[in-house]
Amino acid sequence: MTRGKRATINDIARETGYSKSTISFAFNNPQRIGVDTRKKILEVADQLGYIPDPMARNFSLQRQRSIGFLLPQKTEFSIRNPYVYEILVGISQVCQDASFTLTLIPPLNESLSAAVRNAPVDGFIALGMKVDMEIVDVMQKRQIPYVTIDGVPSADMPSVNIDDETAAYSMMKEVLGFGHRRIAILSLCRDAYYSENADGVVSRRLRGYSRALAEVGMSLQSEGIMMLESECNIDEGLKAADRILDSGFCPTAVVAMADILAIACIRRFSAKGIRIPHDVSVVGFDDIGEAAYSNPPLTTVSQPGAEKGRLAASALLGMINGKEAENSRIVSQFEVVMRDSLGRPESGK
Amino acid sequence: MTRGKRATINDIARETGYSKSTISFAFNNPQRIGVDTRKKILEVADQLGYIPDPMARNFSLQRQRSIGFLLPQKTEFSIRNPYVYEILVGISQVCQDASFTLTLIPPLNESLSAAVRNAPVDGFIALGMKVDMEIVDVMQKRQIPYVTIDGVPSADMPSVNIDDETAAYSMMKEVLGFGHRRIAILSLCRDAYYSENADGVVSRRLRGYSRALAEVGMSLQSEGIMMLESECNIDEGLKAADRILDSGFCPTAVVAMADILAIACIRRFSAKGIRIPHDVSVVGFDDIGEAAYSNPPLTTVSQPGAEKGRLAASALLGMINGKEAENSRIVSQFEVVMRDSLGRPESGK
DNA sequence: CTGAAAGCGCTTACAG
DNA sequence: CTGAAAGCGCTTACAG
Repeated sequence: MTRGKRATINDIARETGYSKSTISFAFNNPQRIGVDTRKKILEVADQLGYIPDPMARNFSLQRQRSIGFLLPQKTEFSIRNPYVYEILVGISQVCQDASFTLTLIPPLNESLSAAVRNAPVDGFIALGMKVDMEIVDVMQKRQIPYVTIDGVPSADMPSVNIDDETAAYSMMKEVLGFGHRRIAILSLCRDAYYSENADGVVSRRLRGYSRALAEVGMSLQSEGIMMLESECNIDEGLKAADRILDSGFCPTAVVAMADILAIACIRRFSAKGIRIPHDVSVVGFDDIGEAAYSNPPLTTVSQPGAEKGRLAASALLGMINGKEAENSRIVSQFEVVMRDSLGRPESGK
Repeated sequence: MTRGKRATINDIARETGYSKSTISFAFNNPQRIGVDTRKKILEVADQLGYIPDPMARNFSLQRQRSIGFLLPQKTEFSIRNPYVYEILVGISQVCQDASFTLTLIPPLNESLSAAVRNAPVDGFIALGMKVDMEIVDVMQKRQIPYVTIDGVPSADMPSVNIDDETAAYSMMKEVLGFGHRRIAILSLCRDAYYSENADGVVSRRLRGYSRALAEVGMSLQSEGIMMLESECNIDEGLKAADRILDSGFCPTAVVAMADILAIACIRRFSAKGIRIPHDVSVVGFDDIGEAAYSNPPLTTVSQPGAEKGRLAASALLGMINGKEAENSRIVSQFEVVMRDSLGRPESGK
């Protein structure tokens, strides 16, 4: 319609005869000016279709009221992962309560660091280990607060984590307790979670597995163990399942680091007539919504994605509001959830 | 670390002896200045930890490189709906390719229109009918482009839709074709999709159902029809299923306007020992990912959420880049997908 | 209660 | 190749 220029505060000032200050107060500080003044200003503003420009306002106020969620992969892959999605839900809840907006930031032309340079937000939440030195450097230069989920905590970088090592240890212990000794470990692609410091989620979980294996005289290098990695999405999970099948390794149990990978295995195995857990057990990690409804229901480690999102977002908002980074290690609780996809290996097999 | 003030372009200018213009060019227009000049500038910038402030830059450039996705409900409910989620994926793909960021905008303190006033974005994509006159008014005042998905298209407001009426007609026709004559129609809550103009998605689908019923001499008011509404999430779906069960109406088929509602019915019914489709058939709408994996697999109408998101985002980006709103009616194709949750009613029943 | 002025940190014609 | 200056549209001490 009104294809002219937008009305600005100057137009309203000129039109009403009041100063810009007064116009501004009419919108942001009504009690500072006369009732009639305000009324007249709002009238004219309405006539001219004036709305204070949010960009100008934010710039002047030196804030955006938006927090950026750095996605580890292209958006589609990231949010198709139900665990990431849970985190997103948690973050969004906190944002909403704080009247903050949530900006999804995928790697821009493959570079997350370019995205971090340019994103107009007040703070970042990063997922996983993609937070390499370059990105941290950019965030520091911008002097913008940030929090990591599933990252490696450090003084500058608060992180929300579960105790991954113990969680992995507990899960593996269950698996071994059921008598399994030929186990395929389906790990996460280093791509998404790799850390130079070598202490990312993957490493920590591997340590946990290792510890449990040691208790029965095995190690990650034992012949009874097959190790493989996969990107964290259904399609790659199906391929990984094929890789297991084709390897001839014939594990009695598959221990996956993500439910979607575990579920992909279950689907693929079932399609081939392999019965779960009769022929092979499968356990996951995360306890995504589908885990309880897969067939059979998935035994897994439950970690509270939404809660982790909420914790990270709250910590970040605190920092944005000037509170010093509280403790840099924020810990959520995990829980091993026994369902039906883990059973005893067939003795006769 | 460097807890001082951030370095600004002025600091670099002072430090290097060059003007702000030159500093700016060093970052945005390298070829306009001397190689050595640039080198020196970048050096100093690096020393001082200077990064051009994105907010200031965007403000000056009068753009944000972000598009806003207006969520119909609180973020958590919205994105927990797999259909919305598909749309989100589609939008995000286009954003990513265009190096745009995606801002999730839930109703701010219950008011979407306040959110629309304040969101620092270059354009909006709105989902469903929440786009009432007030919101449209705000967007027009801001002179910011917008596109609707599942909305009511108009000259000012391009909309991406499937032909909901025909889709609903086709689905109902199948149901009737199987011989069903006692049917519960599980409709969407007007809350999320209601339009003053009374021509939102719900109305259009009801017209379609109505047309199919007329062909067998029935109408939405027939005794064979039970109508009920539900908010579009799993929990409400379970409650709706209970309402059907408790009503004593005993339909032979449930026709739901969303897969999550249909799936909730299936779950609840199954839990009560009701066999599907043997005792009651259930059909959905949307064809979300889980539809194919529910037990039994869900007969539904497939509509391409991701594609709709992509179409909307592309149209919006076009408008942001100054192209006139192309045609305001963008149509996606639907498809009735026959799986196993629809069968013949038990004749003896 | 109201206004003049400085400031937020960039970009970009325009002139040299 | 470089700089002075205007501009993007607000907010907010400060003074009256």
